[in-house]
Amino acid sequence: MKKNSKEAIVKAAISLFNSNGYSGTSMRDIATLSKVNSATIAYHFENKLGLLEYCITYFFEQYISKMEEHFALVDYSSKEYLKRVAADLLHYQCENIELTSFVYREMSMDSQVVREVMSTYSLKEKYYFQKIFEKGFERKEFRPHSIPYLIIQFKGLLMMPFINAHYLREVLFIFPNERFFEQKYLKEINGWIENTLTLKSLEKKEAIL
Amino acid sequence: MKKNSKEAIVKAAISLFNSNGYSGTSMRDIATLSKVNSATIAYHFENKLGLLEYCITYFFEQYISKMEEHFALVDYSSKEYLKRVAADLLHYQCENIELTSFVYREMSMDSQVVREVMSTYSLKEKYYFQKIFEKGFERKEFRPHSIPYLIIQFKGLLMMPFINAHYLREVLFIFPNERFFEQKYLKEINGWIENTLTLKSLEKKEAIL
Amino acid sequence: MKKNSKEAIVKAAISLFNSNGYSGTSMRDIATLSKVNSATIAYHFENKLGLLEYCITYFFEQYISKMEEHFALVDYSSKEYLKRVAADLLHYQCENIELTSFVYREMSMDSQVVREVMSTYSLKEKYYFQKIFEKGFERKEFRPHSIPYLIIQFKGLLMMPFINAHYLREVLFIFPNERFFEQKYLKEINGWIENTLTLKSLEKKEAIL
Amino acid sequence: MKKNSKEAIVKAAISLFNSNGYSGTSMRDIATLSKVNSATIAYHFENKLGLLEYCITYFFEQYISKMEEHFALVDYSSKEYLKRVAADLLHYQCENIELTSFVYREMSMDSQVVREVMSTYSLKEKYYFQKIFEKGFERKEFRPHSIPYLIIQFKGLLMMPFINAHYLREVLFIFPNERFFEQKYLKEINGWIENTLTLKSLEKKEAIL
DNA sequence: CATGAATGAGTTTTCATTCAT
DNA sequence: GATGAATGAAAACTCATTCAT
Repeated sequence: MKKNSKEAIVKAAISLFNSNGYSGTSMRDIATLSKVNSATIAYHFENKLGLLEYCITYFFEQYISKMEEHFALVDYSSKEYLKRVAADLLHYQCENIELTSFVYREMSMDSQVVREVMSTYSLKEKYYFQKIFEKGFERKEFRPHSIPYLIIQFKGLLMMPFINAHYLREVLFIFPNERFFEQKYLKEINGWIENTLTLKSLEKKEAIL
Repeated sequence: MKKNSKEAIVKAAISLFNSNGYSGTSMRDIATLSKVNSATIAYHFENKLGLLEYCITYFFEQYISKMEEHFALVDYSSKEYLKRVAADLLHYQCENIELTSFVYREMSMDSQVVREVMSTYSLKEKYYFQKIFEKGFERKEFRPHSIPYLIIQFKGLLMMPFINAHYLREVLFIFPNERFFEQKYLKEINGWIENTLTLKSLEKKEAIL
Repeated sequence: MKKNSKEAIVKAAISLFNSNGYSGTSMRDIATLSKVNSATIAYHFENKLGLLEYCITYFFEQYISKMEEHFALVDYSSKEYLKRVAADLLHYQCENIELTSFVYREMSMDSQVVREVMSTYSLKEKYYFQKIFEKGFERKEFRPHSIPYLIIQFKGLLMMPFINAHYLREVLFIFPNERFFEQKYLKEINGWIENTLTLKSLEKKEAIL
Repeated sequence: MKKNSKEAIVKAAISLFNSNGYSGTSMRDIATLSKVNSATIAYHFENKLGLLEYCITYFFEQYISKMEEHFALVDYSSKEYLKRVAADLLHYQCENIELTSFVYREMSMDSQVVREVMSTYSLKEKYYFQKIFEKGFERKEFRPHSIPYLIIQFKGLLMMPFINAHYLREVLFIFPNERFFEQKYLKEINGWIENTLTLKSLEKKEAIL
């Protein structure tokens, strides 16, 4: 009878998982919002966990592809590549705020299943970061620093607005869904890359000596 | 009959809320872990939401007190006060990883009740930040910048390790509960304060001219 | 799997509500008696109150239809119409003693929901009574009297045996479920109509003068 | 600390039992309304059923005493005695609407305990009614009729306004708690005694013949 | 005389899932 | 490809009661 019921279910699920969390969302809620019988969800995704896995996989597939897309750039300039990655990921996240927001939240929970799905992507992501930073150190583009702590800072910048979307909106009056935010926030990230990460020419000379 | 049952309940609740989220934790789980009858939880906290509110209030009460404690310092030096606040909050959060972690996560959910409790504290916190930065700008301690975006960056730094505790541990092999982490991460934050936030003497001269 | 589970639930509910009252009956009791899983009750009636509403609506729907059925008669003779209504209602109530009994009892409680359902029917019923009595007064069939107080008396006669079913059985040894009772009690009601309500021919003449 | 806590409990219980029924009222409700700790109720009445028994006994003790008080009158005139009883009982019930209302309702339930308490009083009451009517028949005061059916009618008249207090108020706009109602309704009952019950002088002569 | 703390048993309700259609 | 009916299990919550104080 209904077309695209699968799509409707995923859309509803993302919205509700974002609002109420995975555990806080019932199959009935999703069925109601997507105007589908709850048995239909089981038909498409086997069970609730299947639907969650589908959403998370969907998110990370695209996330990782953004990192892979211009990886060749790393051989030319780590800084340029990192800026490109930042822009692409930020854009993707802004266009998928709800999905981004709920995936980042769900990642922090003790759910074995979710973390298993993620671990592959996390390791891939870590590999790319390591390459970026290592090459950046070699080429004296980046100021030497502990890689894990750089990852924390960089990922922190990228995640913050989506984890705290409510806080941004209600306390700081910053709206991550607006076009303007993406532009402005990208400048902040680039600022971090330029000032905190990049070795200044003066320092560079010193470092060489 | 039993003593300190209220305390035991809160302790168990924090641990379970952190592991499985609020919705993912059942009263029975809490009752079992705290070795209390589940009716006792209702007796002390009215209902599940009451227990959540209690935990969140407890967290923010102490959080805000760390900001208020040395507020007088702001008249002397914004930078010193901010460093002091960073150290105190980081320490408090490291000593209460589970509570911190789950409160930050729950804040991002659409629960009206939780957000109502928080809003008071968020506004207070925002007030302190505003004072710090405004005075810092006046005194040319800080490089001029949009306050809300500075708040995002600073809070982002403070929250990151606790929101992504799993990621730190399993992917980056960084353990936020260890003494060493607190010291090292404080240096990172201070680095941000010194490099990103602080106006360099050279710039300062230029700014004066 | 099972058929007619809805019907079985209603039957069980009526019996148990009558015996133990609405509050005194648990969903489990109903589920057990109707040999249905208690979730099935929720499926059909949403919740316990929904089941109560269904029963009450069911009762009044039929009750009112008895009053409406021969309403045309009122243009010919109020007395004949009233006797007809009395006979039909008494018969209906005798055939549905448990339902009648518990609905009359539950009506007297402060449950907002129940009273909302009833109010529509009560107003309809009042309208019919008013018509009966007004026309009866006009035609000098009935001795003039306060209509509300006549309604109390008539409804009192109709309700008494069902509200006090236990008392009738155990103290007076009158059994409202037996065929004989219906016949005998109808005579009592008709007696009231003839003697208390009807204007005697002697009085009628006086009234005309 | 508190004085009259027992009295306060009974008052609260009567009000709540009337509004929500015995089963629909919780000890906590009573404790809250009477501003007493719920353990205090247990202290005074042992348990919830004890409190119910106390209320019912209290009602019937006084009810029966109204019938006994002027019993000597029956030797002089059944009609006068019945009128006196009607007046006294109606007055008592009007002054104790809530108690009357809830006792009559609770009587109709299958609670073994309640019915045991009542049975003694019911039998006493029946004995008085029997005497009244028998003597009335003997003396040709009353038109011969089945005693049980007369009891139904008389008790029906007395109970109706209290069982259907809501209906009277909301549909008929008759307020059983007002002084006026008692007077007016007593006339209705006396009307029944005079017209339905009493043998008219004309009939009397015929009966003698 | 009265109560705060605590509880075991029970309540209604919700949930994800199943299965015949 | 989709669903209405049904359910077992578990959830949150309520209740009357107990007992040390």
